[in-house]
Amino acid sequence: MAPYCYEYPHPAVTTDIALFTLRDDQLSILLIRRRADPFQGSWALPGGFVDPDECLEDCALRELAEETGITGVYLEQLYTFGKPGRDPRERIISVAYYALAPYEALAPVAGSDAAEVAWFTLDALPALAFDHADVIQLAQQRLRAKLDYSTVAFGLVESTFTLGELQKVYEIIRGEALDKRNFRKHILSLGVLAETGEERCNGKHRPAKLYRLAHPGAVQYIK
Amino acid sequence: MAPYCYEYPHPAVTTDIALFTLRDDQLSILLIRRRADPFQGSWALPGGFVDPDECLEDCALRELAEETGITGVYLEQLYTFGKPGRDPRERIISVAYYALAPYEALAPVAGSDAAEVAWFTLDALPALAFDHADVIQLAQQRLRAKLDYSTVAFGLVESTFTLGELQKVYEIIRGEALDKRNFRKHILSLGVLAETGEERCNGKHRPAKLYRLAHPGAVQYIK
DNA sequence: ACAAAAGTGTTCTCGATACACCCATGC
DNA sequence: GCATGGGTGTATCGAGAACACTTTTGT
Repeated sequence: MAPYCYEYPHPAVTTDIALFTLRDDQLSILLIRRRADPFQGSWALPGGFVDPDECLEDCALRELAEETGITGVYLEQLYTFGKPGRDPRERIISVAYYALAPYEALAPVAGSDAAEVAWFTLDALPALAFDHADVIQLAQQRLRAKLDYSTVAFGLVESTFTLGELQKVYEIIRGEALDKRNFRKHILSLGVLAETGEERCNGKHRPAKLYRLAHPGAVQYIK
Repeated sequence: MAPYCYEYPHPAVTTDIALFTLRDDQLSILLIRRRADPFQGSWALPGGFVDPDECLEDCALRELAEETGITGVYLEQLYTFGKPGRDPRERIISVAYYALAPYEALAPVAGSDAAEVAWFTLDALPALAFDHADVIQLAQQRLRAKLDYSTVAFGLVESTFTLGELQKVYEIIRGEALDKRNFRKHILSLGVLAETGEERCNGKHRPAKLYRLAHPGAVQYIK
């Protein structure tokens, strides 16, 4: 019944994922309601135990898929939380990741360990299991900081997007309105965007040019 | 003989520490020569297994002290490495830290698992055990990046220092000479320094004013 | 006296900011 | 025709970069 034995005590290792998206002009995070103890019935970040032959990032992606059905997000390691006592069962060290995806691409469904899955805005979080409130706070700080010197923001828009949509991302994460002309001048001067040649009409107004990343793939450092 | 048993496989968790200092106008890192297998006789970062009731940061400080005799460094979590197979014995997940200290404060002595302790400059590293070369490279990148937007650099000078010494730190990590007047203007404009009122004479030339951090303690974000 | 680092201001350039109007579409 | 977001240029300000000489000490 307990066949995995070691000469020295081993902690358990999990990954937890803070998946952010923009929904209704608000930065939101995906939480699951725990089906099992500890913290049964509490809201928590998706996550779970690392398999023996799986790297940490794969574990994060797998747990996110298993518990919420979501795949194809941008994922980045955030911090490792390992204070003794953060889990009442045993010593658990959690490698936290944060993830980004455009809301339209997501259709979360509760799976396996999750009794329920839901989006929460960051100013209206429920009581959270474990130290997940700390994880979310750190993730939000990191996201805000990286806006200024990387292309993380593009993780929150679809693969083609208008400058208006992109500006919205910056405004919401920074929590302040930006000047449209200055924003466009700045973002275009980075040289990471390319026009697709297409347009998109988002409402009863003039259609907007669509852009894409000139070199899609990894998040780049800018400036 | 193997009394620690679990229902599911548990990886081992270690911390590894990349301790940087400035020595001879070169950025150097402290390595130990491994006394035991695996990689017996190879150079490696100091580090070791997390104790059951110890937080990760305490583990890093303890391992550094046990293996090198060094205490009192600035320490910051870097990244967690967890690819299966990175240790030939068993699955080991390593939480890597980087540390900074002024060279004068350090007198490393080989202890416990270390057959030898030595400083290496970053452009003349020996073959390294495990994936420690990756850890060092990442640590160096992080250090360079944080120079620009934080007060990490102060971790490499003593608690009182001259502007010339501080400039040296920036120059060596950035790998380029800086203009003295611009550097002083910039660093003083940050408002994080205070004059001690004392002077220090480092050679056959005019003595330099000594400064200290106005609010010592945590590394601050600047700019 | 001379070698060596400390200390000190001004000019220029470029990126960041502030700011207002016409355009294309849906209703 | 009117409401809505898309799209555009110019003037100002401030931070960063370039640049050279005097001061103080040890030998």
